[in-house]
Amino acid sequence: MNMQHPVLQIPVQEALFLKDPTSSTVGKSILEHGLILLSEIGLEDFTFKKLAAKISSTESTIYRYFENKHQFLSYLFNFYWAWMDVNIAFATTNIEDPKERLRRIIRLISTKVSNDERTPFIDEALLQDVIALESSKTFLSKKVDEENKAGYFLQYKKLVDRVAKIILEINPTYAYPNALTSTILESSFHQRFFSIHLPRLTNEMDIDGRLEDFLMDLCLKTIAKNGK
Amino acid sequence: MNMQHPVLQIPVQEALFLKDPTSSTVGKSILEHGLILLSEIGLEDFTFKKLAAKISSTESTIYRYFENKHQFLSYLFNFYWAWMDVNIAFATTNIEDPKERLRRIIRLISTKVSNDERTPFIDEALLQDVIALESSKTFLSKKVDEENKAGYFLQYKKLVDRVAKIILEINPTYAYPNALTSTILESSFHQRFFSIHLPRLTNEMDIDGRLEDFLMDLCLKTIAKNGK
DNA sequence: TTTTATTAATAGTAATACTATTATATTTGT
DNA sequence: ACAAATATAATAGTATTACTATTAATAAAA
Repeated sequence: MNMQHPVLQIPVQEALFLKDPTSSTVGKSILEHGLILLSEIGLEDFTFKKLAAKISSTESTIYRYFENKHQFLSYLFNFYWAWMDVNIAFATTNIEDPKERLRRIIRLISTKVSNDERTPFIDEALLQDVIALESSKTFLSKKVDEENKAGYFLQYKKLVDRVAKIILEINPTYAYPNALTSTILESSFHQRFFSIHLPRLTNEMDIDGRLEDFLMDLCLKTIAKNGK
Repeated sequence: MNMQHPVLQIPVQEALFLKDPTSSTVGKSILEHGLILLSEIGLEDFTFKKLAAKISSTESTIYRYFENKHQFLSYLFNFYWAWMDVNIAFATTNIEDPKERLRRIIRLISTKVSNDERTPFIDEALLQDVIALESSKTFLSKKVDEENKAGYFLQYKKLVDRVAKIILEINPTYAYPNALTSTILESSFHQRFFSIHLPRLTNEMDIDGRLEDFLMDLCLKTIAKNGK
């Protein structure tokens, strides 16, 4: 094994698995190839049976790690935001100006990521694509309250709080920092998706820097102090 | 039958059904009780078998009207936006000021609707709840290109274009009118949902007028001419 | 080394998402 | 008015999905 890169451990809530997939070889294989399969065929067509075939294992083995595919998706959802949180923390430490911190965060969420070599078995480039397409499905369900209570969305809520606080640093009187943050995060995924598949719903976000510009402009103007 | 109200015919693309559900009694029953069932149990648990039992009919009868539940949802999605389009047209005709037209549109999309008596078998209050929860699922799928080609999203795209044009009237130099519009439309659903189920992701949008204020403020500041 | 615990494979089941076939109305031409 | 054609619905299926219970194999602890 190549040990040039330090390993980055991303902690994921216990509520999001039955058995920790990072604790065994099959578990890691489920994560790695589950992500690949998900990116290939999408959540609707994704089944544990197909994944089992891909990793030469059985359905019941996968069921020992995850209750169902929804929990598997939620695991990846949390992994993504936990990983993003690490990146954001790194990109914003020692930066005094809150506007600059916000700018860096928006850059991070609006730029295509590439695989982080420090996380084995998870390809972040694939993960970003999967989350962009599927993340809304994690919370848009009748089970949202139950899952929220179990901690399914902790990581996402944490991040929204973090960004909202920066917004309040820039303008302590702005009334909707959390709403603005979640709007921007959701929009970053959807606009990119629209740009590829439903271009009439957006304005060319495929070109480098345009999505960042759209979101940054939206955000800064909205929280500017010089009122309506 | 009570004939006090004129009937409002909402046209829905032929691509969105196999047989026009408004053309028969069972068809109308499928629409009416399908919407109710969907609002009760959500798309994941919704099956044609359960709906058939509810309307004392059979699965295969429903399959004669809709290919699958996804197409049924898309039918409702289109119905909702077509209905909203009628309301928007009505609310904005003869209004000179584009800012006032935009304000009225944002009011419409951010206010809880009540049942429109002019549309039989569709309860708009229920429909709005269902669309808020499920609408993202209509386009966030691997089949989006195929469905887009078939015309699944025409009504939504039409509406986004309409609002984008108003934004350009207010500020012809704003670069992202379509992106801003779709961001606001998506956000109006999600913020309301967050307010009820994931309050940390928003800021109290349940109170009357707050969602409207958030979106209106966001929109007007973003497109204001007096630059960044 | 035997017992205990952990883990995976086999073999199921109930429900889901459909489809093909048959039966029953309804419409239409003569 | 009546047979022929057509439209519509009900019955009865099948393949797949989403699981679960049981058994077998392996590893760890006493």
